[in-house]
Amino acid sequence: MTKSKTSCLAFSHHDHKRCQNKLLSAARDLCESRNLRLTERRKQVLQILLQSHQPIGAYDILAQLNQGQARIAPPIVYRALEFLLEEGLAHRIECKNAFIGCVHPGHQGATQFLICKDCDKVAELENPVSALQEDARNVGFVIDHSVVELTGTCADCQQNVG
Amino acid sequence: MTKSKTSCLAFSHHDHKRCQNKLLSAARDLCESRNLRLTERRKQVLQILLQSHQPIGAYDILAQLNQGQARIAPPIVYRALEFLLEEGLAHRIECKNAFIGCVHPGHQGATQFLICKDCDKVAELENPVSALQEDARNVGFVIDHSVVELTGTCADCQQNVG
DNA sequence: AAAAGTTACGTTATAATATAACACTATGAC
DNA sequence: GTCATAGTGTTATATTATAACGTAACTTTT
Repeated sequence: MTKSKTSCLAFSHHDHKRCQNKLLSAARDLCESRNLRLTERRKQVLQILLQSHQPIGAYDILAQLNQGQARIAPPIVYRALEFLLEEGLAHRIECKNAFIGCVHPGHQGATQFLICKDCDKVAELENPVSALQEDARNVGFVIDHSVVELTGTCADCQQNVG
Repeated sequence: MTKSKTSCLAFSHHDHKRCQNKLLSAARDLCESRNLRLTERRKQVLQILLQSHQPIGAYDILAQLNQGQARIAPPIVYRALEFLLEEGLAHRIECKNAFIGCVHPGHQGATQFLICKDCDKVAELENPVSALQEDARNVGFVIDHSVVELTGTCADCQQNVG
């Protein structure tokens, strides 16, 4: 039984530098094992996504890449994102048109996002769909891809407001 | 216990003209009871949304409104949509940046969408969140708004492909 | 290692979606 | 009728995303 609590990384206080490094090296491993190239660009974009547990828009990623003298255009970012999404190294948060690094790359299966509207952090819970799938099956519907995004207030932010 | 099957209107063969009329008059009643104005514009947009059980983009709505001699601009559509969304007369399908008429206006509570990628129809199931809510509660998260969009193939389209 | 094939990157232009800001009009309250 | 408010209309622009085409870098074959 996958226990949710252990997966709820974003809302847990943790050594984030270490978290980033772990996820980056997991991405490297995953690409190597699949014979895919984690190119410099892709790595750059992934690193930007992994800077925090808050989702970031494609144009904000672009702005970060262009902080130096570089003048890079949107398609480059979208293509790197496409790769990362396909390989399950990043997720798209539909209700924000934004992107976030995956915190358990390699685990297949559907993901449920908890989006705090106060701190903007997004937690990723695995395998939520069972009940939903059942409802769908009842009407003969076969699920291909699921978007589950729950917006609200995380435990920390509830305390901070009172 | 709300039974899903009865709510799964979009994938059921039905007299759609009657369906439209029923939903439009339900909207009228709801607005009257809440002391809100279902103005001509709002009604026009709602009628366009109710033409089918397929989601439609804001600019497609705009195009329909502009089919005659009218030259109307985006904000008009977005404002009507804002009203309809707020009152629960329409829903936004996040993964498509599109909108759909609500098939059970007045029922509060979260909604789960089944989106057929073949026929593009969207069915609306009520009250799906219980299991998800539990996972969220386990980590102290309080849900405010939920987006549950399951993309796949409806029963009809499975048959039609083989 | 040159040729050929493929994958990734770069650039320009533009499409598609959404909103800010401000003016005008209709409606309801008094 | 005047006033306040809610709704509509218009212009301009912001934000998000992709099409199309060319170049560079890796890989495979020879």
